[in-house]
Amino acid sequence: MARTFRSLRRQNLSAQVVREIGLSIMRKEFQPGDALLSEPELSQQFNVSRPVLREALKVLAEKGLIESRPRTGTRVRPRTDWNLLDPEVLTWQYEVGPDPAFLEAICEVRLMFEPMTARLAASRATAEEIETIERACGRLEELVEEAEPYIEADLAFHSAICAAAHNELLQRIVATLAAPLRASRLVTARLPGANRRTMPLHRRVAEAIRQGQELAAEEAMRELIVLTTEDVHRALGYSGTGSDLPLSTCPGQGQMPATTREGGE
Amino acid sequence: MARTFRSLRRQNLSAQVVREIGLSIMRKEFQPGDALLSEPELSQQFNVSRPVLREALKVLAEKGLIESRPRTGTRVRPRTDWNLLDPEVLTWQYEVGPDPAFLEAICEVRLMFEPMTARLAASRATAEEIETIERACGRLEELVEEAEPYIEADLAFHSAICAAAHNELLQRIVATLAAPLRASRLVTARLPGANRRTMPLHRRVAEAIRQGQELAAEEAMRELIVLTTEDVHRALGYSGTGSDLPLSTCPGQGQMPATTREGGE
DNA sequence: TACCGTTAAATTGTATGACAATTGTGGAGG
DNA sequence: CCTCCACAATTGTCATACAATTTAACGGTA
Repeated sequence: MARTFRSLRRQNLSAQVVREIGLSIMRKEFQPGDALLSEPELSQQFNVSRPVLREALKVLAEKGLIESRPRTGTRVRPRTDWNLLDPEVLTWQYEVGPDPAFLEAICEVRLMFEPMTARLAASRATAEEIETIERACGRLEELVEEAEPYIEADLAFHSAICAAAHNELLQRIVATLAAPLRASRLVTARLPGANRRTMPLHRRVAEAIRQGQELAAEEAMRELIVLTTEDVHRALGYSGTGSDLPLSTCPGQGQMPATTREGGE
Repeated sequence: MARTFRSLRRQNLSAQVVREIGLSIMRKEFQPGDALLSEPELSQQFNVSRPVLREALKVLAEKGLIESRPRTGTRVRPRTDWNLLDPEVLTWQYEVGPDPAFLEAICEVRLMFEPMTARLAASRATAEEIETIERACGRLEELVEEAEPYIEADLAFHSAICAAAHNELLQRIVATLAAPLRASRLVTARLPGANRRTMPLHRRVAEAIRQGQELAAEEAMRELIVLTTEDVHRALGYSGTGSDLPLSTCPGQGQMPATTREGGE
Protein backbone atom coordinates (compact mmCIF):
# COMPACT_ATOMS: atom_id res chain seq x y z
CA MET A 1 0.00 0.00 0.00
CA ALA A 2 1.25 3.36 -0.95
CA ARG A 3 0.13 5.45 1.99
CA THR A 4 0.35 8.31 -0.40
CA PHE A 5 -0.09 11.25 1.91
CA ARG A 6 1.79 9.70 4.75
CA SER A 7 4.78 11.64 3.56
CA LEU A 8 3.80 14.76 5.46
CA ARG A 9 3.10 12.94 8.66
CA ARG A 10 3.60 15.22 11.53
CA GLN A 11 0.28 14.38 13.08
CA ASN A 12 -2.14 11.53 13.53
CA LEU A 13 -3.52 9.66 10.61
CA SER A 14 -7.02 10.45 11.70
CA ALA A 15 -6.17 14.13 11.90
CA GLN A 16 -5.02 14.02 8.31
CA VAL A 17 -8.20 12.29 7.25
CA VAL A 18 -10.23 14.85 9.18
CA ARG A 19 -8.49 17.61 7.30
CA GLU A 20 -8.93 15.96 3.92
CA ILE A 21 -12.62 15.30 4.31
CA GLY A 22 -13.23 18.62 6.06
CA LEU A 23 -11.63 20.53 3.21
CA SER A 24 -13.53 18.59 0.60
CA ILE A 25 -16.75 19.46 2.36
CA MET A 26 -15.76 23.12 2.44
CA ARG A 27 -15.15 22.93 -1.28
CA LYS A 28 -18.81 21.93 -1.58
CA GLU A 29 -17.90 18.68 -3.28
CA PHE A 30 -20.96 17.17 -1.64
CA GLN A 31 -24.54 18.29 -1.67
CA PRO A 32 -25.70 19.22 1.81
CA GLY A 33 -28.33 16.54 1.75
CA ASP A 34 -26.48 13.32 1.28
CA ALA A 35 -23.55 11.34 -0.04
CA LEU A 36 -20.14 10.39 1.41
CA LEU A 37 -19.17 6.80 0.75
CA SER A 38 -19.49 4.07 3.32
CA GLU A 39 -16.87 3.60 6.00
CA PRO A 40 -15.17 0.62 4.35
CA GLU A 41 -14.95 2.47 1.06
CA LEU A 42 -13.63 5.61 2.67
CA SER A 43 -11.07 3.74 4.70
CA GLN A 44 -9.87 2.12 1.51
CA GLN A 45 -9.78 5.43 -0.31
CA PHE A 46 -7.62 7.03 2.36
CA ASN A 47 -5.56 3.90 2.99
CA VAL A 48 -6.35 3.82 6.67
CA SER A 49 -8.05 1.27 8.85
CA ARG A 50 -11.70 1.62 9.69
CA PRO A 51 -11.13 2.53 13.37
CA VAL A 52 -8.91 5.40 12.29
CA LEU A 53 -11.47 6.54 9.78
CA ARG A 54 -14.19 6.30 12.38
CA GLU A 55 -12.22 8.49 14.76
CA ALA A 56 -11.94 11.02 11.97
CA LEU A 57 -15.68 10.86 11.29
CA LYS A 58 -16.36 11.33 14.99
CA VAL A 59 -14.32 14.51 14.97
CA LEU A 60 -16.08 15.78 11.86
CA ALA A 61 -19.44 15.00 13.41
CA GLU A 62 -18.30 16.93 16.46
CA LYS A 63 -17.69 19.92 14.22
CA GLY A 64 -21.23 19.60 12.91
CA LEU A 65 -20.13 18.82 9.37
CA ILE A 66 -21.51 15.30 9.08
CA GLU A 67 -23.95 12.96 10.74
CA SER A 68 -23.70 9.18 10.82
CA ARG A 69 -26.63 6.83 11.15
CA PRO A 70 -26.92 3.12 10.60
CA ARG A 71 -28.07 2.02 7.20
CA THR A 72 -28.31 5.60 5.94
CA GLY A 73 -24.58 6.18 6.04
CA THR A 74 -22.88 9.44 6.90
CA ARG A 75 -24.47 12.48 5.37
CA VAL A 76 -23.15 15.99 5.01
CA ARG A 77 -25.15 18.35 7.16
CA PRO A 78 -26.44 21.70 5.92
CA ARG A 79 -24.13 24.62 6.29
CA THR A 80 -26.24 26.18 9.00
CA ASP A 81 -25.30 23.31 11.29
CA TRP A 82 -21.57 23.70 10.82
CA ASN A 83 -19.74 24.82 13.89
CA LEU A 84 -18.33 28.03 12.50
CA LEU A 85 -16.74 28.74 15.86
CA ASP A 86 -14.42 25.78 15.52
CA PRO A 87 -10.88 26.94 14.78
CA GLU A 88 -10.26 24.21 12.23
CA VAL A 89 -13.52 24.81 10.40
CA LEU A 90 -12.69 28.48 10.34
CA THR A 91 -9.24 27.76 8.95
CA TRP A 92 -10.51 25.41 6.26
CA GLN A 93 -13.20 27.89 5.38
CA TYR A 94 -10.50 30.40 4.73
CA GLU A 95 -8.21 28.01 2.87
CA VAL A 96 -10.69 27.02 0.23
CA GLY A 97 -11.43 30.62 -0.57
CA PRO A 98 -11.42 33.79 1.52
CA ASP A 99 -15.05 34.76 1.56
CA PRO A 100 -15.59 38.54 1.66
CA ALA A 101 -18.96 38.04 3.30
CA PHE A 102 -17.33 36.05 6.04
CA LEU A 103 -14.69 38.72 6.62
CA GLU A 104 -17.53 41.19 6.82
CA ALA A 105 -19.19 39.01 9.43
CA ILE A 106 -16.03 38.87 11.48
CA CYS A 107 -15.66 42.64 11.39
CA GLU A 108 -19.23 43.05 12.54
CA VAL A 109 -18.74 40.64 15.40
CA ARG A 110 -15.57 42.40 16.47
CA LEU A 111 -17.40 45.70 16.38
CA MET A 112 -19.96 44.23 18.72
CA PHE A 113 -17.80 42.91 21.47
CA GLU A 114 -14.38 44.51 21.37
CA PRO A 115 -15.44 48.00 22.44
CA MET A 116 -17.34 46.72 25.43
CA THR A 117 -14.50 44.35 26.16
CA ALA A 118 -12.17 47.33 26.35
CA ARG A 119 -14.65 48.98 28.65
CA LEU A 120 -14.72 46.00 30.96
CA ALA A 121 -10.94 45.88 30.87
CA ALA A 122 -10.75 49.52 31.91
CA SER A 123 -13.04 48.68 34.77
CA ARG A 124 -11.42 45.48 35.95
CA ALA A 125 -7.79 45.27 34.84
CA THR A 126 -5.27 44.50 37.55
CA ALA A 127 -1.88 46.17 37.70
CA GLU A 128 -0.15 43.25 36.05
CA GLU A 129 -2.75 43.06 33.28
CA ILE A 130 -2.32 46.77 32.58
CA GLU A 131 1.39 46.17 32.44
CA THR A 132 0.89 43.38 29.91
CA ILE A 133 -1.33 45.57 27.75
CA GLU A 134 1.16 48.40 27.81
CA ARG A 135 3.99 46.09 26.84
CA ALA A 136 1.93 44.69 23.97
CA CYS A 137 1.23 48.22 22.83
CA GLY A 138 4.93 48.99 23.00
CA ARG A 139 5.76 46.02 20.84
CA LEU A 140 3.15 47.21 18.41
CA GLU A 141 4.99 50.49 18.03
CA GLU A 142 8.28 48.72 17.52
CA LEU A 143 6.91 46.50 14.77
CA VAL A 144 4.84 49.13 13.00
CA GLU A 145 6.91 48.78 9.83
CA GLU A 146 6.81 44.99 9.74
CA ALA A 147 4.01 42.91 8.22
CA GLU A 148 3.57 39.45 9.73
CA PRO A 149 5.20 40.12 13.12
CA TYR A 150 2.93 43.12 13.54
CA ILE A 151 -0.12 40.92 13.12
CA GLU A 152 0.98 38.65 15.93
CA ALA A 153 1.66 41.62 18.15
CA ASP A 154 -1.75 43.04 17.32
CA LEU A 155 -3.47 39.80 18.24
CA ALA A 156 -1.50 39.72 21.48
CA PHE A 157 -2.66 43.25 22.23
CA HIS A 158 -6.33 42.49 21.78
CA SER A 159 -5.94 39.19 23.60
CA ALA A 160 -4.36 40.94 26.57
CA ILE A 161 -7.24 43.39 26.75
CA CYS A 162 -9.68 40.54 26.59
CA ALA A 163 -7.94 38.76 29.43
CA ALA A 164 -8.25 41.90 31.51
CA ALA A 165 -12.01 41.90 31.00
CA HIS A 166 -12.24 38.82 33.23
CA ASN A 167 -14.84 37.02 31.19
CA GLU A 168 -14.04 33.46 30.21
CA LEU A 169 -16.56 33.41 27.42
CA LEU A 170 -15.12 36.49 25.81
CA GLN A 171 -11.65 35.07 25.96
CA ARG A 172 -12.85 31.99 24.20
CA ILE A 173 -14.51 33.98 21.45
CA VAL A 174 -11.39 36.00 20.85
CA ALA A 175 -9.24 32.89 20.80
CA THR A 176 -11.59 31.35 18.27
CA LEU A 177 -11.68 34.38 16.05
CA ALA A 178 -7.90 34.72 16.14
CA ALA A 179 -7.34 32.26 13.31
CA PRO A 180 -9.51 33.90 10.65
CA LEU A 181 -8.48 37.30 11.95
CA ARG A 182 -4.85 36.47 11.36
CA ALA A 183 -5.69 35.39 7.85
CA SER A 184 -7.63 38.54 7.16
CA ARG A 185 -4.84 40.72 8.47
CA LEU A 186 -2.50 39.13 6.00
CA VAL A 187 -4.60 40.94 3.43
CA THR A 188 -4.91 44.29 5.11
CA ALA A 189 -1.30 44.36 6.22
CA ARG A 190 -0.27 44.91 2.64
CA LEU A 191 -1.98 48.26 2.65
CA PRO A 192 0.67 50.98 2.92
CA GLY A 193 0.53 52.86 6.18
CA ALA A 194 -2.35 50.85 7.60
CA ASN A 195 -0.39 49.91 10.69
CA ARG A 196 0.85 53.43 11.31
CA ARG A 197 -2.62 54.84 10.85
CA THR A 198 -4.08 52.82 13.71
CA MET A 199 -1.17 53.42 16.06
CA PRO A 200 -2.57 56.47 17.87
CA LEU A 201 -5.81 54.65 18.57
CA HIS A 202 -3.98 51.68 20.01
CA ARG A 203 -2.23 54.07 22.34
CA ARG A 204 -5.48 55.75 23.29
CA VAL A 205 -7.06 52.41 24.13
CA ALA A 206 -4.14 51.31 26.27
CA GLU A 207 -3.99 54.67 27.99
CA ALA A 208 -7.71 54.73 28.75
CA ILE A 209 -7.56 51.25 30.21
CA ARG A 210 -4.58 52.19 32.33
CA GLN A 211 -6.45 55.15 33.76
CA GLY A 212 -9.63 53.19 34.22
CA GLN A 213 -11.64 55.41 31.91
CA GLU A 214 -14.31 53.02 30.79
CA LEU A 215 -16.13 55.12 28.25
CA ALA A 216 -12.94 56.47 26.71
CA ALA A 217 -11.59 52.95 26.31
CA GLU A 218 -14.81 51.79 24.73
CA GLU A 219 -14.96 54.68 22.32
CA ALA A 220 -11.30 54.43 21.32
CA MET A 221 -11.65 50.74 20.69
CA ARG A 222 -14.74 51.34 18.62
CA GLU A 223 -12.91 53.81 16.43
CA LEU A 224 -10.04 51.39 16.15
CA ILE A 225 -12.25 48.58 14.93
CA VAL A 226 -14.02 50.91 12.55
CA LEU A 227 -10.67 51.87 11.12
CA THR A 228 -9.51 48.31 10.65
CA THR A 229 -12.88 47.43 9.16
CA GLU A 230 -12.36 50.15 6.61
CA ASP A 231 -8.94 48.71 5.89
CA VAL A 232 -10.48 45.34 5.26
CA HIS A 233 -12.98 46.94 2.92
CA ARG A 234 -10.23 48.76 1.06
CA ALA A 235 -8.20 45.59 0.78
CA LEU A 236 -11.23 43.85 -0.67
CA GLY A 237 -11.71 46.67 -3.13
CA TYR A 238 -14.99 47.93 -1.78
CA SER A 239 -16.54 51.12 -3.04
CA GLY A 240 -15.97 52.49 0.42
CA THR A 241 -19.35 53.85 1.34
CA GLY A 242 -19.70 51.43 4.21
CA SER A 243 -23.18 52.69 4.84
CA ASP A 244 -24.48 49.17 5.07
CA LEU A 245 -22.59 48.52 8.25
CA PRO A 246 -23.68 50.36 11.36
CA LEU A 247 -20.37 51.55 12.63
CA SER A 248 -21.43 52.98 15.91
CA THR A 249 -23.92 52.31 18.59
CA CYS A 250 -24.64 55.69 20.09
CA PRO A 251 -28.35 56.24 20.31
CA GLY A 252 -29.51 59.80 20.15
CA GLN A 253 -32.49 58.74 22.14
CA GLY A 254 -33.11 56.53 25.11
CA GLN A 255 -31.91 57.50 28.54
CA MET A 256 -29.11 55.47 30.00
CA PRO A 257 -29.24 54.08 33.50
CA ALA A 258 -26.58 55.99 35.36
CA THR A 259 -24.63 52.99 36.45
CA THR A 260 -21.21 54.08 35.30
CA ARG A 261 -19.22 57.10 36.11
CA GLU A 262 -16.20 58.07 34.14
CA GLY A 263 -12.77 57.78 35.68
CA GLY A 264 -13.78 56.63 39.10
CA GLU A 265 -13.55 53.10 40.32
CA MET B 1 -19.89 -8.16 31.96
CA ALA B 2 -22.47 -5.97 33.53
CA ARG B 3 -22.60 -3.08 31.10
CA THR B 4 -23.95 -1.16 34.02
CA PHE B 5 -24.96 2.09 32.38
CA ARG B 6 -26.11 0.47 29.19
CA SER B 7 -29.59 0.61 30.60
CA LEU B 8 -30.16 4.15 29.41
CA ARG B 9 -28.88 3.48 25.92
CA ARG B 10 -30.53 5.86 23.61
CA GLN B 11 -27.24 6.94 22.08
CA ASN B 12 -23.83 5.63 21.18
CA LEU B 13 -21.63 3.96 23.72
CA SER B 14 -18.87 6.43 22.98
CA ALA B 15 -21.27 9.32 23.52
CA GLN B 16 -22.06 7.95 26.96
CA VAL B 17 -18.38 7.61 27.78
CA VAL B 18 -17.79 11.14 26.52
CA ARG B 19 -20.45 12.40 28.87
CA GLU B 20 -19.16 10.42 31.83
CA ILE B 21 -15.57 11.56 31.47
CA GLY B 22 -16.57 15.08 30.52
CA LEU B 23 -18.70 15.46 33.61
CA SER B 24 -16.00 14.01 35.84
CA ILE B 25 -13.58 16.58 34.45
CA MET B 26 -16.07 19.37 35.11
CA ARG B 27 -16.33 18.13 38.65
CA LYS B 28 -12.61 18.80 38.91
CA GLU B 29 -11.92 15.20 39.84
CA PHE B 30 -8.60 15.58 38.06
CA GLN B 31 -5.88 18.12 38.50
CA PRO B 32 -5.43 20.17 35.35
CA GLY B 33 -1.88 18.95 34.98
CA ASP B 34 -2.16 15.22 34.71
CA ALA B 35 -3.89 11.94 35.41
CA LEU B 36 -6.55 9.92 33.62
CA LEU B 37 -5.84 6.23 33.46
CA SER B 38 -4.47 4.51 30.39
CA GLU B 39 -6.77 3.52 27.54
CA PRO B 40 -6.90 -0.19 28.43
CA GLU B 41 -7.72 0.63 32.03
CA LEU B 42 -10.39 3.16 31.07
CA SER B 43 -11.96 0.84 28.56
CA GLN B 44 -12.17 -1.80 31.26
CA GLN B 45 -13.60 0.67 33.75
CA PHE B 46 -16.39 1.70 31.38
CA ASN B 47 -16.91 -1.79 29.99
CA VAL B 48 -16.35 -0.73 26.43
CA SER B 49 -13.85 -1.74 23.81
CA ARG B 50 -10.76 0.31 23.23
CA PRO B 51 -11.86 1.67 19.83
CA VAL B 52 -15.03 2.99 21.43
CA LEU B 53 -13.08 4.56 24.23
CA ARG B 54 -10.65 6.07 21.75
CA GLU B 55 -13.51 7.64 19.82
CA ALA B 56 -14.71 9.15 23.06
CA LEU B 57 -11.26 10.49 23.88
CA LYS B 58 -11.03 11.98 20.40
CA VAL B 59 -14.25 13.87 20.99
CA LEU B 60 -13.08 15.09 24.38
CA ALA B 61 -9.80 16.19 22.86
CA GLU B 62 -11.82 18.03 20.23
CA LYS B 63 -13.54 19.90 23.02
CA GLY B 64 -10.18 20.91 24.42
CA LEU B 65 -10.64 18.99 27.64
CA ILE B 66 -7.84 16.46 27.24
CA GLU B 67 -4.71 15.82 25.25
CA SER B 68 -3.27 12.43 24.39
CA ARG B 69 0.37 11.73 23.72
CA PRO B 70 2.29 8.49 23.49
CA ARG B 71 4.02 7.35 26.63
CA THR B 72 2.65 10.30 28.63
CA GLY B 73 -0.93 9.19 28.44
CA THR B 74 -3.93 11.47 28.19
CA ARG B 75 -3.75 14.50 30.40
CA VAL B 76 -6.47 16.92 31.43
CA ARG B 77 -5.82 20.32 29.93
CA PRO B 78 -6.06 23.54 31.93
CA ARG B 79 -9.44 25.17 32.08
CA THR B 80 -8.36 28.03 29.86
CA ASP B 81 -8.04 25.59 26.97
CA TRP B 82 -11.56 24.20 27.34
CA ASN B 83 -13.86 25.04 24.50
CA LEU B 84 -16.44 26.91 26.52
CA LEU B 85 -18.39 27.58 23.33
CA ASP B 86 -19.13 23.91 22.88
CA PRO B 87 -22.78 23.18 23.66
CA GLU B 88 -22.00 19.97 25.53
CA VAL B 89 -19.24 21.55 27.60
CA LEU B 90 -21.60 24.37 28.40
CA THR B 91 -24.29 21.95 29.45
CA TRP B 92 -22.00 19.87 31.62
CA GLN B 93 -20.62 23.01 33.15
CA TYR B 94 -24.12 23.87 34.18
CA GLU B 95 -25.01 20.38 35.36
CA VAL B 96 -22.19 20.02 37.84
CA GLY B 97 -23.05 23.33 39.44
CA PRO B 98 -24.59 26.50 38.10
CA ASP B 99 -21.77 28.98 38.45
CA PRO B 100 -23.01 32.52 39.16
CA ALA B 101 -19.86 33.96 37.65
CA PHE B 102 -20.52 32.04 34.47
CA LEU B 103 -24.10 33.25 34.27
CA GLU B 104 -22.75 36.74 34.75
CA ALA B 105 -20.38 36.18 31.86
CA ILE B 106 -23.21 35.00 29.64
CA CYS B 107 -25.28 38.05 30.47
CA GLU B 108 -22.37 40.30 29.64
CA VAL B 109 -21.82 38.61 26.32
CA ARG B 110 -25.51 38.86 25.49
CA LEU B 111 -25.42 42.54 26.31
CA MET B 112 -22.61 42.91 23.82
CA PHE B 113 -24.17 41.04 20.95
CA GLU B 114 -27.91 41.18 21.06
CA PRO B 115 -28.55 44.92 20.85
CA MET B 116 -26.43 45.33 17.75
CA THR B 117 -27.90 42.14 16.37
CA ALA B 118 -31.32 43.70 16.68
CA ARG B 119 -29.99 46.75 14.93
CA LEU B 120 -28.69 44.69 12.06
CA ALA B 121 -31.98 42.84 11.91
CA ALA B 122 -33.87 46.12 11.65
CA SER B 123 -31.62 47.05 8.79
CA ARG B 124 -31.64 43.79 6.89
CA ALA B 125 -34.69 41.70 7.74
CA THR B 126 -36.71 40.47 4.80
CA ALA B 127 -40.49 40.41 4.81
CA GLU B 128 -40.61 36.73 5.73
CA GLU B 129 -38.09 37.18 8.53
CA ILE B 130 -40.12 40.04 9.95
CA GLU B 131 -43.14 37.81 9.77
CA THR B 132 -41.29 35.08 11.68
CA ILE B 133 -40.22 37.53 14.37
CA GLU B 134 -43.74 38.87 14.76
CA ARG B 135 -45.15 35.37 15.08
CA ALA B 136 -42.52 34.49 17.69
CA CYS B 137 -43.48 37.62 19.59
CA GLY B 138 -47.11 36.65 19.38
CA ARG B 139 -46.40 33.24 20.81
CA LEU B 140 -44.50 34.92 23.59
CA GLU B 141 -47.61 36.85 24.57
CA GLU B 142 -49.71 33.73 24.52
CA LEU B 143 -47.35 31.84 26.79
CA VAL B 144 -46.60 34.66 29.18
CA GLU B 145 -48.12 32.75 32.05
CA GLU B 146 -46.32 29.49 31.37
CA ALA B 147 -42.84 28.62 32.55
CA GLU B 148 -40.95 26.16 30.37
CA PRO B 149 -42.85 26.75 27.12
CA TYR B 150 -42.19 30.45 27.48
CA ILE B 151 -38.48 29.82 27.60
CA GLU B 152 -38.54 27.97 24.32
CA ALA B 153 -40.61 30.72 22.73
CA ASP B 154 -38.20 33.32 24.05
CA LEU B 155 -35.24 31.51 22.55
CA ALA B 156 -37.10 31.23 19.26
CA PHE B 157 -37.72 34.97 19.35
CA HIS B 158 -34.09 35.87 19.83
CA SER B 159 -33.02 33.24 17.34
CA ALA B 160 -35.36 34.66 14.72
CA ILE B 161 -33.93 38.12 15.21
CA CYS B 162 -30.45 36.72 14.93
CA ALA B 163 -31.30 35.01 11.68
CA ALA B 164 -32.57 38.30 10.33
CA ALA B 165 -29.21 39.91 11.02
CA HIS B 166 -27.71 37.84 8.21
CA ASN B 167 -24.47 37.08 9.97
CA GLU B 168 -23.49 33.45 10.17
CA LEU B 169 -21.07 33.96 13.01
CA LEU B 170 -23.65 35.73 15.14
CA GLN B 171 -26.14 33.00 14.57
CA ARG B 172 -23.62 30.45 15.72
CA ILE B 173 -22.73 32.37 18.83
CA VAL B 174 -26.33 32.88 19.81
CA ALA B 175 -27.17 29.25 19.11
CA THR B 176 -24.28 28.16 21.27
CA LEU B 177 -25.24 30.40 24.14
CA ALA B 178 -28.81 29.18 23.96
CA ALA B 179 -28.07 26.01 25.90
CA PRO B 180 -26.81 27.57 29.12
CA LEU B 181 -29.33 30.33 28.67
CA ARG B 182 -32.13 27.83 28.66
CA ALA B 183 -30.79 26.40 31.89
CA SER B 184 -30.49 29.80 33.48
CA ARG B 185 -33.97 30.76 32.44
CA LEU B 186 -35.26 27.78 34.36
CA VAL B 187 -34.16 29.74 37.38
CA THR B 188 -35.39 33.19 36.46
CA ALA B 189 -38.70 31.93 35.12
CA ARG B 190 -39.70 31.14 38.66
CA LEU B 191 -39.68 34.82 39.50
CA PRO B 192 -43.24 36.05 39.65
CA GLY B 193 -44.11 38.42 36.87
CA ALA B 194 -40.72 38.26 35.22
CA ASN B 195 -42.21 37.22 31.90
CA ARG B 196 -44.91 39.83 31.97
CA ARG B 197 -42.44 42.52 32.89
CA THR B 198 -40.38 42.04 29.75
CA MET B 199 -43.38 41.76 27.45
CA PRO B 200 -43.61 45.41 26.40
CA LEU B 201 -39.95 45.45 25.50
CA HIS B 202 -40.29 42.37 23.37
CA ARG B 203 -43.04 44.13 21.49
CA ARG B 204 -40.96 47.27 21.10
CA VAL B 205 -38.08 45.28 19.66
CA ALA B 206 -40.28 43.47 17.17
CA GLU B 207 -42.01 46.68 16.21
CA ALA B 208 -38.77 48.57 15.67
CA ILE B 209 -37.40 45.80 13.51
CA ARG B 210 -40.59 45.72 11.47
CA GLN B 211 -40.35 49.43 10.80
CA GLY B 212 -36.64 49.27 10.10
CA GLN B 213 -35.78 51.61 12.94
CA GLU B 214 -32.25 50.52 13.67
CA LEU B 215 -31.47 52.64 16.69
CA ALA B 216 -34.81 52.02 18.30
CA ALA B 217 -34.41 48.28 17.89
CA GLU B 218 -30.94 48.39 19.36
CA GLU B 219 -32.00 50.44 22.32
CA ALA B 220 -35.09 48.36 23.05
CA MET B 221 -33.08 45.18 22.91
CA ARG B 222 -30.50 46.67 25.22
CA GLU B 223 -33.13 47.50 27.77
CA LEU B 224 -34.56 44.04 27.39
CA ILE B 225 -31.25 42.36 28.09
CA VAL B 226 -30.63 44.68 31.01
CA LEU B 227 -33.96 43.66 32.43
CA THR B 228 -33.35 39.96 32.06
CA THR B 229 -29.89 40.40 33.51
CA GLU B 230 -31.45 41.98 36.54
CA ASP B 231 -33.79 39.02 36.76
CA VAL B 232 -30.85 36.68 36.75
CA HIS B 233 -29.25 38.72 39.51
CA ARG B 234 -32.42 38.65 41.55
CA ALA B 235 -32.76 34.93 41.04
CA LEU B 236 -29.22 34.51 42.26
CA GLY B 237 -29.97 36.66 45.27
CA TYR B 238 -27.70 39.53 44.39
CA SER B 239 -27.75 42.76 46.33
CA GLY B 240 -29.01 44.38 43.18
CA THR B 241 -26.72 47.37 42.81
CA GLY B 242 -25.49 46.10 39.49
CA SER B 243 -22.97 48.89 39.35
CA ASP B 244 -20.20 46.45 38.51
CA LEU B 245 -21.71 45.68 35.16
CA PRO B 246 -21.77 48.41 32.56
CA LEU B 247 -25.31 48.13 31.39
CA SER B 248 -25.20 50.56 28.54
CA THR B 249 -22.79 51.65 25.92
CA CYS B 250 -23.87 55.17 25.14
CA PRO B 251 -20.87 57.44 25.22
CA GLY B 252 -21.56 61.00 26.16
CA GLN B 253 -18.46 61.91 24.22
CA GLY B 254 -17.01 60.93 20.90
CA GLN B 255 -18.66 61.99 17.69
CA MET B 256 -20.27 59.26 15.62
CA PRO B 257 -19.65 58.87 11.93
CA ALA B 258 -22.98 59.64 10.34
CA THR B 259 -23.34 56.35 8.59
CA THR B 260 -26.79 55.44 9.76
CA ARG B 261 -30.04 57.20 9.36
CA GLU B 262 -33.06 56.28 11.34
CA GLY B 263 -35.99 54.70 9.61
CA GLY B 264 -34.80 54.84 6.06
CA GLU B 265 -33.59 51.87 4.11
C1' DT C 1 -55.24 -1.84 -6.74
C1' DA C 2 -53.89 0.00 -2.43
C1' DC C 3 -52.18 -0.77 2.04
C1' DC C 4 -49.74 -2.91 5.68
C1' DG C 5 -46.68 -6.14 7.85
C1' DT C 6 -42.65 -8.93 7.40
C1' DT C 7 -38.31 -9.77 5.92
C1' DA C 8 -33.73 -8.98 4.30
C1' DA C 9 -29.77 -6.39 3.00
C1' DA C 10 -26.71 -2.63 3.80
C1' DT C 11 -24.52 0.35 6.94
C1' DT C 12 -22.93 1.79 11.16
C1' DG C 13 -21.83 0.21 15.96
C1' DT C 14 -18.96 -2.75 18.85
C1' DA C 15 -15.55 -6.16 20.13
C1' DT C 16 -11.00 -8.55 20.20
C1' DG C 17 -6.24 -9.15 19.63
C1' DA C 18 -2.06 -8.02 17.80
C1' DC C 19 1.69 -5.10 16.32
C1' DA C 20 4.09 -0.58 15.26
C1' DA C 21 5.56 4.07 16.55
C1' DT C 22 6.68 7.33 19.83
C1' DT C 23 8.63 9.11 23.95
C1' DG C 24 10.08 9.69 28.71
C1' DT C 25 12.82 7.40 32.17
C1' DG C 26 16.42 5.16 34.09
C1' DG C 27 20.62 2.96 33.80
C1' DA C 28 25.18 2.24 31.89
C1' DG C 29 29.30 4.18 30.36
C1' DG C 30 32.41 7.95 29.61
C1' DC D 1 28.58 14.46 36.97
C1' DC D 2 27.20 14.46 32.44
C1' DT D 3 25.99 12.05 28.12
C1' DC D 4 24.02 8.70 25.55
C1' DC D 5 21.55 4.60 24.79
C1' DA D 6 18.32 1.07 25.54
C1' DC D 7 14.09 -0.21 27.51
C1' DA D 8 9.37 -0.05 28.78
C1' DA D 9 4.91 2.03 28.84
C1' DT D 10 1.49 4.25 26.29
C1' DT D 11 -0.77 5.74 22.40
C1' DG D 12 -1.27 4.85 17.35
C1' DT D 13 -2.62 1.65 13.82
C1' DC D 14 -4.29 -2.46 11.74
C1' DA D 15 -7.25 -6.59 10.44
C1' DT D 16 -11.26 -9.19 11.14
C1' DA D 17 -15.46 -10.59 12.91
C1' DC D 18 -20.00 -9.99 14.64
C1' DA D 19 -24.10 -7.35 16.56
C1' DA D 20 -27.56 -3.77 16.17
C1' DT D 21 -30.22 -0.74 13.55
C1' DT D 22 -32.80 1.01 9.92
C1' DT D 23 -34.33 1.65 5.42
C1' DA D 24 -36.39 -0.43 1.53
C1' DA D 25 -38.12 -3.96 -1.01
C1' DC D 26 -41.14 -7.68 -1.17
C1' DG D 27 -45.17 -10.19 -0.64
C1' DG D 28 -49.51 -11.02 1.43
C1' DT D 29 -54.04 -9.32 2.32
C1' DA D 30 -58.27 -6.42 2.27
